[in-house]
Amino acid sequence: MPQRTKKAGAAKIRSVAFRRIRADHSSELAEDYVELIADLIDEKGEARGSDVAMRLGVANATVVKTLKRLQDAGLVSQEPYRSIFLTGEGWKMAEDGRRKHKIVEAFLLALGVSEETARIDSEGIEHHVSDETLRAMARFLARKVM
Amino acid sequence: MPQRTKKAGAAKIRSVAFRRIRADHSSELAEDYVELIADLIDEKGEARGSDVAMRLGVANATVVKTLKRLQDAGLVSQEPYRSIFLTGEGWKMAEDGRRKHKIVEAFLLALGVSEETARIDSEGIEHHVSDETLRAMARFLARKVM
DNA sequence: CGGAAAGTTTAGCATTGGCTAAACCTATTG
DNA sequence: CAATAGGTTTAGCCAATGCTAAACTTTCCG
Ligand SMILES: [Mn+2]
Ligand SMILES: [Mn+2]
Ligand SMILES: [Mn+2]
Ligand SMILES: [Mn+2]
Repeated sequence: MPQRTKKAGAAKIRSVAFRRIRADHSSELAEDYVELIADLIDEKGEARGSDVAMRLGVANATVVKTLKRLQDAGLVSQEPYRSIFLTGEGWKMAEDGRRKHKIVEAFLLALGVSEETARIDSEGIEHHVSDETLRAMARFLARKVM
Repeated sequence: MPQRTKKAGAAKIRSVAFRRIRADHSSELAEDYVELIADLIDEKGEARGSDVAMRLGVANATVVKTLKRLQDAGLVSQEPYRSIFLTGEGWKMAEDGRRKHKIVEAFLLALGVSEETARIDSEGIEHHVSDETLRAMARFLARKVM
């Protein structure tokens, strides 16, 4: 049954994109948390759970629960009632995220959208941009400058 | 305490982006389902749950459960053991999704990424692109053609 | 320094979106 | 036309991410 095999093969190839998206989603929240924590530490000297909750627009309790998962994942460390720290791995993820985020946001601005839209859209798009697309965006920015 | 009020206000403004992302995520799955169902109907004349499962790369049981939610949301209709139909609202969402998806994919190609990357990245990016950004992408494409 | 106010965590609940295994229909075929 | 093979649904589990209300610490002030 070559017909059937060919069809199943094509469907499997298509499913690659959706599998990637599901993987992206499972790392997305962690990326936003560590980036936000890094920003708070740089801006204010420390990151408190309630600041994170405020900026994300979620309840305090949600942040507490998520931080526990991130702690298990080795990205952050925290004592109860104390502020949040990033591990080495956490800092690395935050830096990578910031770099990517900046490129995507600058790219959208260069494309001609408003600052507000660039800020909002880049917050979601950043997590679904492959290295190849990121390079293409950086190339576009470089060309634009000339 | 004007200081404190100002800070809270700034944080709330920032939270807009994250709220938008959470909203995008909750509609994302529905958009992909109806678009996929529309494609299957156009390609093969009917959409079966198992085809949807195959293309998404998830188990059959997951599709059954999700279709129930989409039915409650008024997007699809289905009898047990029969193929899937889109409601009027479902077709509208599918058409809107296809239009948006095509623009994003064509845009990535025009930016210079490979076909495979354009296909994969656009599947995720499409759900986080505002109307304003979509218009900017369309403008870029139009300019590129000249 | 002892309480009260403010800030933080815990408890408990709901929804979404995955999975496997078992039960259930449909359709083919002998 | 009856048995069975194959496709579909149900049952029941799990993890992630959100919420509110209650309990618990810390901080600050009189
Ligand atoms: Mn980011
Ligand atoms: Mn983000
Ligand atoms: Mn799409
Ligand atoms: Mn998609």
